[in-house]
Amino acid sequence: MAYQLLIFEDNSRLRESLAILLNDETNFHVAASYPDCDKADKQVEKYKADLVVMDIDMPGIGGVEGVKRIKNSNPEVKVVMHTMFDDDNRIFDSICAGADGYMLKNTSPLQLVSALQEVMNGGAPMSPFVAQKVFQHFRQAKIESEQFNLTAREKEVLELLVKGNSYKMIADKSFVSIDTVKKHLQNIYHKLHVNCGTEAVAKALRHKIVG
Amino acid sequence: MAYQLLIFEDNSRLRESLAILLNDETNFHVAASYPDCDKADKQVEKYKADLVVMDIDMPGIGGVEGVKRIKNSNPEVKVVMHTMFDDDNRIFDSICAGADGYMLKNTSPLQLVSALQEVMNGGAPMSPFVAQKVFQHFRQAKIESEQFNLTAREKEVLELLVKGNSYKMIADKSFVSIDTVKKHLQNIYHKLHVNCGTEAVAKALRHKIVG
DNA sequence: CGGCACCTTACCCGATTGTGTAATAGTTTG
DNA sequence: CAAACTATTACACAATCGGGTAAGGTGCCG
Repeated sequence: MAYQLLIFEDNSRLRESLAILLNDETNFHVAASYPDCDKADKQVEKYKADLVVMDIDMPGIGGVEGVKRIKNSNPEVKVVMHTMFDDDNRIFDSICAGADGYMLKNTSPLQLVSALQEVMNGGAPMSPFVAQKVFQHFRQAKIESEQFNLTAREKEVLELLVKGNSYKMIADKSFVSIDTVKKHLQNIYHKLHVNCGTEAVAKALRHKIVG
Repeated sequence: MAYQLLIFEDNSRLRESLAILLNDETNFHVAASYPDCDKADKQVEKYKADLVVMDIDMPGIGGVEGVKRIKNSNPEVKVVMHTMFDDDNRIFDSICAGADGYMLKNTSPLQLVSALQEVMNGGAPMSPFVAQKVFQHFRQAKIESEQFNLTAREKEVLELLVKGNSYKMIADKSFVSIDTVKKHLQNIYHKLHVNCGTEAVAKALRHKIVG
């Protein structure tokens, strides 16, 4: 039984090429294709689609919003982004919106087909460049985190602060006086270039200075 | 010119099979293979390796620590994890440690070779299951984030707090009195089950209630 | 040995934070 | 329409926070 497939792509030539190409595969049946995804959720339901190929830059609501809607009403439908955009925001927004794959448009037809196959087998296909971005995302923070030159003690205090402890609680848990804690935090705030505890916590978490 | 390849794998049969298999490829030359990675950084330098296949569970220092050392002394060397472990910690620790790919041992030889090829072309190959885990990691937080039932106004105030604003600054930017801000934050703290601003910021960031 | 960086404590003081209580008013929902 | 929820403001009070300033102790390195 072939998977029911929907295509959302505003470039009409590309849309038709994709439709023909993917229809040639015995595994897929292109149920319909549209130049925008304003009613994507309805259309997915109408054709009982198993799989969606989604462009990002389209008139009306964009592909990222489109994924959200589809996943909201039909979480089990697989959605693979297919776009020329390779910037971090588009990639991560799409993934967070619920996309199951992210293929750039420089992908060969053969690779696209195998990506669609992979997603139906529970995978999460992405173009090499996208995969690299994703890996970088995990690593990047760690690089900067060492530039603040926090001492071991300062990191310890900061960690306790992030966990929600008050100065007094930190003092108790660190077995030092509250004034010491105060001093440490004062130094920490200077090193992080922040003015208060909440800002320090935000910076510590964003830059992964603490877990 | 074939890439110089090193293999770290404690299972001697698998190690030898891999060596033979990969040596058959014209693109790769297995320079050496070892049952542990205690001196991985030295060995990488000795053979001027371009690429490393790394097991995780090995006697002595583990593969994750091995990647760290290699990347520390030779950041340009590509490292592909090759392991049977598919738990979140191992996967994310490896990636953060600097791994360029993560292939499970159920990968077919053909797929492994193409993964190694992909990594040399600047990609970040991973088994479908791993890719799925990675995608989930981006999404997971968003799921819970809606369970706190914060109102639009509360989210707005919380966002300003996370940015490091004081009560007074939030009041100004929201065009309300400081007492209103106080009240909103009080409600927010209750909804998040926290007792102070720092804790709220930590929770907001971890659960991605705010960007 | 003399700096240098780090950890430690103390005190003062103003500003901020967090809680409790109470009241008014608009909106949504049953 | 009434009830429930939300947004708003106000006041009082205790606790905490954050800055400034000063100073004693440790351990390391040239």
